[in-house]
Amino acid sequence: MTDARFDPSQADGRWQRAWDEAGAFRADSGSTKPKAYVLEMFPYPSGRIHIGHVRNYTMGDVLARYRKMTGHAVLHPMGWDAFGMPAENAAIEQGVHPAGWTHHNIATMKAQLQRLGFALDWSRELATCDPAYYRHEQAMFIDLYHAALVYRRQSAVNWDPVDHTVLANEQVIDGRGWRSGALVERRQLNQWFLKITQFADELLGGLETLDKWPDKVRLMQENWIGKSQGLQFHFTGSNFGGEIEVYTTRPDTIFGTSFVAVAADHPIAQTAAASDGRAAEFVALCRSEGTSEAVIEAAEKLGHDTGLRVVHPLSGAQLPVYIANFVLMEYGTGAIMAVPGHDQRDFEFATKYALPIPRVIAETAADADQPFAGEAEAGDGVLVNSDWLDGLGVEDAKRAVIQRAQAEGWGEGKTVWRLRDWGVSRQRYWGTPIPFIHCAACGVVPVPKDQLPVTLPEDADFSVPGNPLDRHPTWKHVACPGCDGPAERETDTLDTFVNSSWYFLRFASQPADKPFDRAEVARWLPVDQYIGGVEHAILHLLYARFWTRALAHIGQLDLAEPFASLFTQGMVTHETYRSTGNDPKWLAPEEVDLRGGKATEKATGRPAEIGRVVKMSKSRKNVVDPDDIVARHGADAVRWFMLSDSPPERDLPWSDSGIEGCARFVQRLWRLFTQFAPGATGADPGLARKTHQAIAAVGEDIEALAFNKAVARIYELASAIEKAAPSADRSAAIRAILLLAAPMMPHLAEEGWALIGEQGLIAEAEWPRHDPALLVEDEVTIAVQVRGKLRDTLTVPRGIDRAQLEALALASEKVQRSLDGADIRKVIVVPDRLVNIVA
RNA sequence: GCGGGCGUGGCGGAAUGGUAGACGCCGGGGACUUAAAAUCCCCUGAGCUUAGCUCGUCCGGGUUCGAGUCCCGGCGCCCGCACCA
Repeated sequence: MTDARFDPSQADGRWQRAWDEAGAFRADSGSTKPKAYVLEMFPYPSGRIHIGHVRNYTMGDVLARYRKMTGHAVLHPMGWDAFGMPAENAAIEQGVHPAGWTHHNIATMKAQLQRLGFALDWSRELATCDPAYYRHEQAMFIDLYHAALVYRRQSAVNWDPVDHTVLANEQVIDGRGWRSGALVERRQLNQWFLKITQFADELLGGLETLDKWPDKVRLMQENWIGKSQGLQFHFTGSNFGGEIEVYTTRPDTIFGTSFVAVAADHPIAQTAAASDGRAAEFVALCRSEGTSEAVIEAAEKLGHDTGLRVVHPLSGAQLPVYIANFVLMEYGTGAIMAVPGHDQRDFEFATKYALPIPRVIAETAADADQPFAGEAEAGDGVLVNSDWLDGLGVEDAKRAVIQRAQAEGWGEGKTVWRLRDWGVSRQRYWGTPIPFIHCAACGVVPVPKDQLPVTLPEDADFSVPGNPLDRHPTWKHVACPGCDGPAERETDTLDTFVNSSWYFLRFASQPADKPFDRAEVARWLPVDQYIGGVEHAILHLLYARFWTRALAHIGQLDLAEPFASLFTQGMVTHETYRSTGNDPKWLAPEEVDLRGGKATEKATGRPAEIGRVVKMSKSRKNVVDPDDIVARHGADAVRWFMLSDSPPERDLPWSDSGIEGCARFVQRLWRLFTQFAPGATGADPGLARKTHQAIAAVGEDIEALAFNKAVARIYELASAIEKAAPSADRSAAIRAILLLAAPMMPHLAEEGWALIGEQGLIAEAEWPRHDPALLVEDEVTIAVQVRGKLRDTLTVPRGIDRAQLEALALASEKVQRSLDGADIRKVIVVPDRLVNIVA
């Protein structure tokens, strides 16, 4: 007799060692098999693996293992997005060095991943904070500089005037610095930029080739890039010398302009502020909103009348010039023609400051004097109150205005992108040093390639806020590579998104002298399946696409798109619990007793409130640690839970009862395996049919990443096998279910594979084949409806003809009762599906 | 504010425009057991005058023989917004 129970506490580690010793998941570059590059977004080493990581990596793992079983050479690597703010915060708060903190976390998290039995090629592991990694990033950055894809300019940052430090948007809470509490200011700094806008058209066009990306992500990227056709033109000052250049996507509404508005950072606003105290106050107010677009655009519309007046280029009207807090300096020209009747923001602003709201678009010409119903009308219509444009449609009017502006020389049609160049400067320590040197004589000079990497000094001081590189006593003082005179290193480091913009290339090969081997990139790239959270739908994915195209542009790569197929998975959520009483506090799951459908606080015995199911976060204490649950239930139960129930693109609520159910199923399968009878004889055609249907369906479901459906299929097959009497088909079914479950529950499957006497690892076994002839049922159930409502069902042979089906349906007693003698007007027959009798 | 998504039993969800609720969890009943655990079997959308009927996929309209699915208009929740990763 064999063991009655499967014991993951000894089996998991044993099989993990067996895979390791066999090198089962080493990617083989020399293989002639078709390649499959499966990649999950690499984690930031924040401390411990989060259950959300487990979900992400389990999905990728199932696909990687499935691809291996279906005869692919698989590349499934893992690494660490190891630069970032949390390490620096730990240094400030706990007095540890960011490097030590990060490496400690990596060791912890790697061990956690290994306990989950992921089929990863650890020989290709990388960490972006390793100079062996970032030296190549520095070299590529210099190459992009030489290709004029890198430049410096002034750009706004959040400035904390008390701590004298730059803050991330995340560190600005209600307009104040998170540590100092001081009101944040928007301040201009000279910063490094990557010229992503040069590729705007390509990045937009490339989306059309990404047919295996979710439509929603392509749409989000398209909107982010934001190509628009419009008119750029200038207003001439009437009480001041000069012009104000504006851009509009709605030149058709030009006669509806009732004022001109400029951003607080616009030169006009600066000039006004210099001579007018009230204007200066207003500009300061705008700047206190920080740099976050979400905050700026959601704020109440406010403005300040500069007293400046401009002339409308067509009507000749005098228009006031306002400084407005909702105009963005970064988009267009930083100044707008405001048409309150047909733009909601302008409408709110005009209402507040009692400015005219002319109508220039109406449903018909007769509606020219129709009042507005409390909001702007952005829809289609015909031009009214617009002089020579009256009667034209919107698109015709746009063309007409652009044509006239060009003819008269006061403006021109222009394509404008919402996409802005990528600011990569960070005034922080824990990042890739930007490899440039500032020399008073030679200007900005790249560090010679043979002096790379520019490494971070280890003796950094984190005891005061600000950039430790900038105030380091010696690090930044170097000789100029050009003139050998005294010079200073750039002290900004690169945005961590730069690190993650090429790691997928480095996984394909890791030469010491260059970022990647071109032949290996050609062998493995593009990534066949990329999996990660939707939160990366825009920035990371767009930056990685850009970096790839930029490298292709300078001739280092022959690849247009890095990720052929993308999947964005949902989060793992959990119920929240709060104590009751005067001072309610969040309670961790283990502090709450959930028996009897009610929550009780263990410590006090008082009832606890069960809150909403939300994303796991430390602040709400609704986190579960993967290690605890792996220790309790084994890796396979946890993996199975991650795949069950919720569709992978949606959120998955964690529950203790759910994981217990998964652990029960692990044992249920194990009991099935113990019933494998190699010598069993006799056929069971019904079970054979179900087995082959399951083989086909599970394969399709895994390929579609519909893991929850694959899981349901395996449950169904397990039930069918349990109910069946011993036979050759039953033993074949047990062998099949072992293989079907292998990508999802690999430890259990290996143990079962050995148990039924198979040789070798199931991880290296072949995926079962299905017999197409067995997929089709020979009997079908027909729904019989009367007036679209189900009245009866019929079981008939497949392929029965329409007339016969109709006769059978009409013969039904239930149908006759429902018809109650009514005249039949029409009968709809869908062969092998349904009959609908319309009376 | 702008952009994107989602909404089906007590819960997670399934369903090429064609039998709504597969599969799992919770709950209820039973078997086995001295007992418990484990396991197995059955029931489980709501209501009603319960052989059956009516209602039911966020709300309101529409298209269709037929709508969870398609169209229009709402409501609610979630994600992103360029220095969180």
